[in-house]
Amino acid sequence: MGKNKPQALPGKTVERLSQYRRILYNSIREGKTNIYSHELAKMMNLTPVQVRRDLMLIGYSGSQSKGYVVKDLVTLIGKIIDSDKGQRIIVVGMGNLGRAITSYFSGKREKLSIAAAFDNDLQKTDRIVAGIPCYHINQIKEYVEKEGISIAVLTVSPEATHDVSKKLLEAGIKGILNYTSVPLTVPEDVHLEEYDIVTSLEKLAYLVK
Amino acid sequence: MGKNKPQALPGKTVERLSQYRRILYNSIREGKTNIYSHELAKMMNLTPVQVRRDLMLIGYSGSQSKGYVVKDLVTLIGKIIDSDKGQRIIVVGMGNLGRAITSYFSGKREKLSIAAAFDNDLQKTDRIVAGIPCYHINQIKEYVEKEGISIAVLTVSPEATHDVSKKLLEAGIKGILNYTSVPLTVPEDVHLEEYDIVTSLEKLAYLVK
DNA sequence: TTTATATTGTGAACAAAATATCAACACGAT
DNA sequence: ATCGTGTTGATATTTTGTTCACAATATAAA
Repeated sequence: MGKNKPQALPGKTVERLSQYRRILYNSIREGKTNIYSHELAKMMNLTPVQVRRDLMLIGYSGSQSKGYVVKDLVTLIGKIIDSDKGQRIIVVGMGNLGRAITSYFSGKREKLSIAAAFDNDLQKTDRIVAGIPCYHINQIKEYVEKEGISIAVLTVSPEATHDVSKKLLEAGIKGILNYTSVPLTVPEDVHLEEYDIVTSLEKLAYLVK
Repeated sequence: MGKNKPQALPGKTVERLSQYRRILYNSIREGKTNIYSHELAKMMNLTPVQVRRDLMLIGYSGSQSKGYVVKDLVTLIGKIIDSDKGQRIIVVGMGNLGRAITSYFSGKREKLSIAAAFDNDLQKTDRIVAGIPCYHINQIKEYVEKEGISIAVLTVSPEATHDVSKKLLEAGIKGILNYTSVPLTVPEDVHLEEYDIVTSLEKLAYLVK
């Protein structure tokens, strides 16, 4: 009954949904009300089939004559990706990368915001850094529990990574975006995304070679 | 004859090779000379089978008793990933992210280095920023051709992305790492890696939900 | 020597993701 | 009305990536 949602979208589809939405916002701003799969595909640099497949997976139907209704599509993607009351994130490690991410992200998404940052450098703690309050790493647990945070971006030094990730898990964090060069291990119920700039560059170097 | 190399490693394998190597450097520093697949797997948070499969693909053989010889493995990975005489990279867009990447990367890899940066802000051009020389974006073509650069990291604003990417292609760049939120289209012979922070965070938010 | 154990290397099965193909349909032109 | 065009939605196929299962082998212990 009721809940017939597949509730297990392929990871790649979720990523594309996020990007469809951003592009569709632009289209709305340009006054576009309807869009065809091939138009969206072109803007995303994908094939129309891929676009239709993704939309099929989220159960959205267009019309043969007008394509998809931009506004409805955006709304539906929001229902899938966003939490009802929004989600707040913490950034742990306020070095160059942490600050860059914080500044870059601020105000970008309505339902997703960076609530606070943490660092172990006393020069940075207990003041506003890059527009958000920065506390000492030892305060993570207290803050996360009080504020009900479940997602953390990890941008600390390789040396600190293990300790800090342990603190995050103890605090009850359920999703970690790890920009550290150190691979992390997390329990089954915690979601982990890892990204490493050096790896991306080395891959490119290999491909270009 | 001779060349019997498959020369088409799976993309994921290449990424992991880059990470194996970094981890193996640590092991060398700790005095480890040999390593088993399950040890490497544990450090990378993978399965031993995955590790052995990757090493099989690059044609490296270990021994049942001692596992793999760390030094040899590192050397072989280098032969596969690195260019003989190294590769130099440019960073285009010296905002927060561009500077963060530059500082983070400097001196990290022997065969891969950031040679110069480009921006259109006259406050930044023609001086040293984050440790490397920064020129005006109009000088990209001249610089790239003179210095024989083939890889660029793109961290400009969404508005500037299209123009700048056109300049990069005209300059003959063969690999672009795009951190812009704007999807890019490139000719077949140019390699493109795209990464978007917001998308990663939204994916995490979806998973955690 | 024989047995037990731990390891590698790899074919085969499996899973995830992308792509191709096509029936059904809406709409405008004739 | 009918035909041609362009579109969606869905099934089928292909490609890519991961995991399973096990033979082959080296070593140490019995």
